[in-house]
Amino acid sequence: MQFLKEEVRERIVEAALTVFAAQGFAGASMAGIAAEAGISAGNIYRYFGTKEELFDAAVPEAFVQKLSTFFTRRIHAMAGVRDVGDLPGKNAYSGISEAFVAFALANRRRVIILLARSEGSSRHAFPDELLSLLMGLAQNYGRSIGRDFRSRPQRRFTLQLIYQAFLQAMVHLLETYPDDDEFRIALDDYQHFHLAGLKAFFAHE
Amino acid sequence: MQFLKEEVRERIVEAALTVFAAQGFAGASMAGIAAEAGISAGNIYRYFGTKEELFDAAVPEAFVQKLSTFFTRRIHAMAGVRDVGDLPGKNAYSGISEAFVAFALANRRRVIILLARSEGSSRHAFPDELLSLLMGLAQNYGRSIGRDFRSRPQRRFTLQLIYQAFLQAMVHLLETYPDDDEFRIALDDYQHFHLAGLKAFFAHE
Amino acid sequence: MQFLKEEVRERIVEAALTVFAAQGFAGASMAGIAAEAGISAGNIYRYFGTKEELFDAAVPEAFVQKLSTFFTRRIHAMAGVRDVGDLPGKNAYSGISEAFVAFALANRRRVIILLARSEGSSRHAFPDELLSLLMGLAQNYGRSIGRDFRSRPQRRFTLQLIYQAFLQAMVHLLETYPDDDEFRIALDDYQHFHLAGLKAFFAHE
Amino acid sequence: MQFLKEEVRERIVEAALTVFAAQGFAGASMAGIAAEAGISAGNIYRYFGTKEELFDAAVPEAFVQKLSTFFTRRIHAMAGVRDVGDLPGKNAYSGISEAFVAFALANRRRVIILLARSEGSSRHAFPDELLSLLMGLAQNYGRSIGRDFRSRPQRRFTLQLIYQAFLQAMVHLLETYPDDDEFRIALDDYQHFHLAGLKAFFAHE
DNA sequence: AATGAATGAGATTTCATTCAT
DNA sequence: AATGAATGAAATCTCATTCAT
Repeated sequence: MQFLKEEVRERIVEAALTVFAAQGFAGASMAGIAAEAGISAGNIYRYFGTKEELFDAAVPEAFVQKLSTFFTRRIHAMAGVRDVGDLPGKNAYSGISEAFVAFALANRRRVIILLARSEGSSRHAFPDELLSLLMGLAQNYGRSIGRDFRSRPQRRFTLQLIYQAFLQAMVHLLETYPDDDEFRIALDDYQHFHLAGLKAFFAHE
Repeated sequence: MQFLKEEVRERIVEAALTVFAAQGFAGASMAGIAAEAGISAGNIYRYFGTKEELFDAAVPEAFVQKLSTFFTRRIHAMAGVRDVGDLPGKNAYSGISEAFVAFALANRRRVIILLARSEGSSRHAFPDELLSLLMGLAQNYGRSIGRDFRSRPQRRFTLQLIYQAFLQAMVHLLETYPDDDEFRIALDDYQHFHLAGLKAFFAHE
Repeated sequence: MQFLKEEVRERIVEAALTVFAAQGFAGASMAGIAAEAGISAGNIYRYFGTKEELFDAAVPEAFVQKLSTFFTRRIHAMAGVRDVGDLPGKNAYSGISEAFVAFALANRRRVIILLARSEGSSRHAFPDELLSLLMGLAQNYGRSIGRDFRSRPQRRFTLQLIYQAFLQAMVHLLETYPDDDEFRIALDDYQHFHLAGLKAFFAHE
Repeated sequence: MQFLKEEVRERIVEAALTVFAAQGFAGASMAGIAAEAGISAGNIYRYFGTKEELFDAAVPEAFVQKLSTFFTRRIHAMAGVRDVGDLPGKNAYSGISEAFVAFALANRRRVIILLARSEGSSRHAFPDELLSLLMGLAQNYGRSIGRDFRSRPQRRFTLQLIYQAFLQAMVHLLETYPDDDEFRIALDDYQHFHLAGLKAFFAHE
């Protein structure tokens, strides 16, 4: 065969996802990833020039975009909900949310890595960037219901903390519940807290 | 160049707190800490035998104990509140809380390190241990208001996520607001969310 | 550059034996051993996890045991000889002794290291332990010919010096005579002195 | 005071002797010597430019010469003794020997250092050089009693081993018996062995 | 294509030596 | 004269990356 075997590349990426999710980018060693993939460390470099490049292949730009999009959609959807306290229920919001959950479950390790294990990698700023994005949207939503945070950075930051908490909850839930259904139930439970808090946040002042 | 041993020792501890808080224990290098302190790496060893020892000097056992105590008191205080939704207000809870906040503000970097940057150090288990402690107390509180989670690990886990979120919020707030008053206001704002969510959590089922 | 892992491993062990025998365990540097082996210092760690581990591979437990056994056998054999002054000759003693000599010649550097260059290593106590062992046996022999040193620490110490001298003589002979036959002749010559002195020692008082 | 205090210099030398004798030249640290002397490490450098220089001051050329001389005299004296087996007794040999013993007792640590702890220092070759010297003399003595070793390097080497053993015995005895009288008695006991062996050595062939 | 041996930079730590006071 | 703080080189060990086969 003259060409790099796609299957090996895939094995490496799989191994990288597992090891990065478990130990973080900085904590992972190329030897450890190679062992997980069942190949030699040197061989990884046939497929990926550097550890960074491997990371970018394991968590590609496209995925990063998609995850951002899903999160922002989730917020957008919120804009169509009159009262966050209604949630969760069988409305547009939940529908989108389900798609989002399905996406996260289909990409457990990538989500974990991006949200909590990217230190040292090219995506180390992702959680912060995602939050900024979410803040921008939340602000719009806020305005739409008569809450303008533009001149109140502090309330914006609180909102950021709330979402940050949500992201971390996602990570811990993904790590704790290997079973998809159990994950959904547990996420619902956390959302109950999250949305009740959020309602209070928006009700405030 | 420097002659006051205590002053240099203090400079090293200061530098260590800064670098550990910024890069984590594992991510920090003795050379980096030395540079931050304006001395040579070797010189650190005249003051602290190992990186671990430096960490323990920067974040001493007594401090760890005190932080645990403050957190648990905070929860205990909650037990005296009939309805978590009342909070925060001018009651016993707030009083204790203020002492806790003052303590955290006086030890910003130490709190940050313990709650979020201790990987690789002797205190790497602190966040988990603190959470366990908090879970135990929260469970007691739950029982006192007729909510027994002993046979419901999933709800217990949700509660853990809620407290984990609170700890992370503390960290982010400390990192974001160098001004003490702004920190207090922002923390209050987050607590509004936290306690409203908590009330809903306990009301549930 | 090198591809036969076993061969390189062997080269490293060889280099370690040479450098340890020449400079002692503590005095040897991994860089020095690497240079002797013609590789980089870091590469040694692909084969041996620590300097200690390299030492243990170069001078394995089994070898240590065997050397102890040979020495004690030698002494035991002496017990079967009526008069140490008869030696050396064509008797059981010489036979055992020859096996012992052959063993030492086949393991020159290892014997040198164990008897005189082990400071800082896991075997640093070997010479003392071996001497204790020899003292125990020599004391038994002494009693068998009516000489009890149990209550005479000073004579026991003299005996220890005698055996210590024998061990050092072994080391110096191994270092001086690369030719096996010459070594044997020289050792015989030293033994002539040793046994004559020993005979006088036991005859005394 | 404008001049370096002789007393401090003396304290440093004393400390150096103690530490070198206990840990060897290479194993000793300047900080350890300073601690033993009750001064600061830096201050040593007011008196001695380097560790080497301190060693040379603690074990001066003159002392090295003197020790060599004593040893060679001891051998010369042997030349006046018809039969080494006569020894030890009240003859010329013993007389000299007593002066030698007194000298060694008056310079315990220096003797120990030169004979067994000089590795890494400028005198690391002293034991070998001393032995060479002794061999030269022993050869002369040998010729005087009809034993010519000039063409028999191997016998010369055996003789070297015998003296090497004697030197090591001196060291061990000095380390073991802090009491001068006990040292003398123990040395006599060893000499009994030594001389009996030596007699046999010379009788041989 | 793959191996895995090899390198070299960097991390922690020690210690002889220098230097500011 | 003395202190002891400070430096810097060297040692052990790790690991991303390169290279010979």
